[in-house]
Amino acid sequence: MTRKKVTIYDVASHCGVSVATVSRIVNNADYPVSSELRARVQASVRELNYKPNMLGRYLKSNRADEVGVIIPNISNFYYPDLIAGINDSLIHSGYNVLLCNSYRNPEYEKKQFLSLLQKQVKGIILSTVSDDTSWIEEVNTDGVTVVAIEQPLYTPTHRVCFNYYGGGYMAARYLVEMGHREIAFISAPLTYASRRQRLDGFRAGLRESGIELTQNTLRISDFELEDESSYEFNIGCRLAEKLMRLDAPPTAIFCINDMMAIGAIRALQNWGVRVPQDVSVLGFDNMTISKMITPALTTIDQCTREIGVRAIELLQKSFENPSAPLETVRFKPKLVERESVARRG
Amino acid sequence: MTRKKVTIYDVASHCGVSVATVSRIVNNADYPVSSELRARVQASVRELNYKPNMLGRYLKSNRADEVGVIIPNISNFYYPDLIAGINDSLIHSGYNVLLCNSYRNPEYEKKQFLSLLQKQVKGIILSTVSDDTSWIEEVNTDGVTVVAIEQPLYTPTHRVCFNYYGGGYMAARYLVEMGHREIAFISAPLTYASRRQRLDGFRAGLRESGIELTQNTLRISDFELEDESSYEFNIGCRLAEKLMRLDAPPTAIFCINDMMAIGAIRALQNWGVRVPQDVSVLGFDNMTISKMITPALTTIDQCTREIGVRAIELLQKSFENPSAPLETVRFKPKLVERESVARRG
DNA sequence: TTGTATGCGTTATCAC
DNA sequence: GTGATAACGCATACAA
Repeated sequence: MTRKKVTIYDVASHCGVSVATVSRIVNNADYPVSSELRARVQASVRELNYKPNMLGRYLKSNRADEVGVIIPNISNFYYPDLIAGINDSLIHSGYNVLLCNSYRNPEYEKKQFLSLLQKQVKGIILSTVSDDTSWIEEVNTDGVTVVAIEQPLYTPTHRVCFNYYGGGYMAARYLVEMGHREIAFISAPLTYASRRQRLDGFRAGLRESGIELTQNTLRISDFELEDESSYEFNIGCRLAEKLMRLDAPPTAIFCINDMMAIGAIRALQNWGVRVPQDVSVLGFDNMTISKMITPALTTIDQCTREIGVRAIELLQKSFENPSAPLETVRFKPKLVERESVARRG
Repeated sequence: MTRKKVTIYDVASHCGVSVATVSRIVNNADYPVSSELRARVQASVRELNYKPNMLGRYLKSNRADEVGVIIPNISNFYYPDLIAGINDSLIHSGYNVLLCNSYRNPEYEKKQFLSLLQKQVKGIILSTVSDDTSWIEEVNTDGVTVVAIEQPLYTPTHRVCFNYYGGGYMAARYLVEMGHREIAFISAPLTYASRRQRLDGFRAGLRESGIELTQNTLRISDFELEDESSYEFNIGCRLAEKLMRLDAPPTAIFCINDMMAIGAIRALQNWGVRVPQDVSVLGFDNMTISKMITPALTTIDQCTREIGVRAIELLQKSFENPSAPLETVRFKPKLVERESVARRG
């Protein structure tokens, strides 16, 4: 049995009023309307099981209660935390999130962005993977608020970001203060500013103590980037292994992110070296899982979930006051000491 | 500068044709239209930077190119894998996914479902947390395909499911075959059928070898359920600890899911017992992370990502042929042997 | 091959 | 207070 979709006209004619009245009663709880009519209409709504078709409403108001979120890949362990922050902040707001993966493909990212625009979403949260987002300027984003996370965009937008440089710096200082001098840095290809900034900060922190990264201790994977957690885990394994093959292996390894750190720890343990007694491992992210492994990972907290929360806050503020000035909120790195880094000497 | 939104009328008048023609050229690559006109219209589209407003199209065709996905909570490590499967299958299809968390709240789940319907999504993938989904019957889901994953729904729908009972059974048989007799089962509250089925299967498998779960070895957490990975991790820790305090601790522990297994391993290691030499731990899920920890987790593979893939396949098949009969695809449990279970005696 | 006209389900502006 | 009716942007049946 195919039930026909019941529209506002059906309920109007069912109780002998105009659609205008029905619309008012359905939407405007406090529009002046005789209580007799209100009751009758509500009864009809109930009886016919009328549910407004949002597409009609959206078309009329030219705006959908949706926010688009474009991230590189949900398979990357980092992003579920972010999405959780976004979702949790959106609860009760009536907004839905349209989740898009860019798969680290700038072309695809642009396509998703345009598609979101065509769907008339009210806001877009974008973690871009492109170093040229100038195309955004040529696109008409009037009326939709975009907030950039992680990487900034070419066009000025709302923004919530993290001090990667400071995080890298903090990592270096911590390792040095823990007595380490033979320190390595391992990373996936430095294709994003946020990665380069981590390295820059790390280098600066090391230099303050007269330590330089060398060909031996600076290890950047040259594998093509596939964005799976497993990929990062694997290069973490591989790079740590290479380090252990050195004549004078480092006593501490800073990993560009937690996933790689987990890989490194795994390889180290396989190799028979104890973490942190023999070699210390420091991560970057503070993923949910990082505190659960053994040894629990010492890492730089990137406030992932919080970033999602604040992004939504910016969005909602901008919905309430579209002409408010652009804002950018910055998160500061925090060191989370756990078990994977030990004092040296 | 606020640019006015350019509609199909703008481009029509801009190049002096009717909107019908524009519409045809924009949508129907092979609609017969003079190449001269086609070129002119395409030029205008380009020049004016016209992007069709999907809301208009959707309203007209009464269907949005969106599929809703309702899951308990993206924070649960299990679901990102599922979502990844869904997203990856949807790439290039033009569909977007509307991601909804039910937060394990049946009321909220229903609300989300209804909201998705009102948005005229084309399909809904639902992992229900409710044991009474009879309300679906009273709702008009005509024209939208729903596929149930994990738990079945009251109403018959497409379905992709997993043999939890078989998984539990397989777990028991494996542990027994590995020489274990003192075997424990730890779990979060058995609030979902899928959990109860795991236990039932496990029990059956044990019984075949004359082993019974006792008050000591059957441990169900009585904590209120918060759906965070950390929560499951924590009760894994706690329950494993309790087991170790027994006069005769078990030699093997089957955990209702990997997250709890990771918690158990962590507690065991803290407690100074070696996994798997002293105590074996068997998980259930095969999350991405499970192979990365030390010891790598031996577990029952739940084909999480595959479930997402197949759900989308069902959806797309149903889009192509709406009158096709209801289908249900079943995944069989697979044992993934890694390092956390050792042979006994 | 192209254009005209209508309707998709709402909301909102005007009358009454 | 309530009711016609005109948009919203698009696709399409029907004419031409």
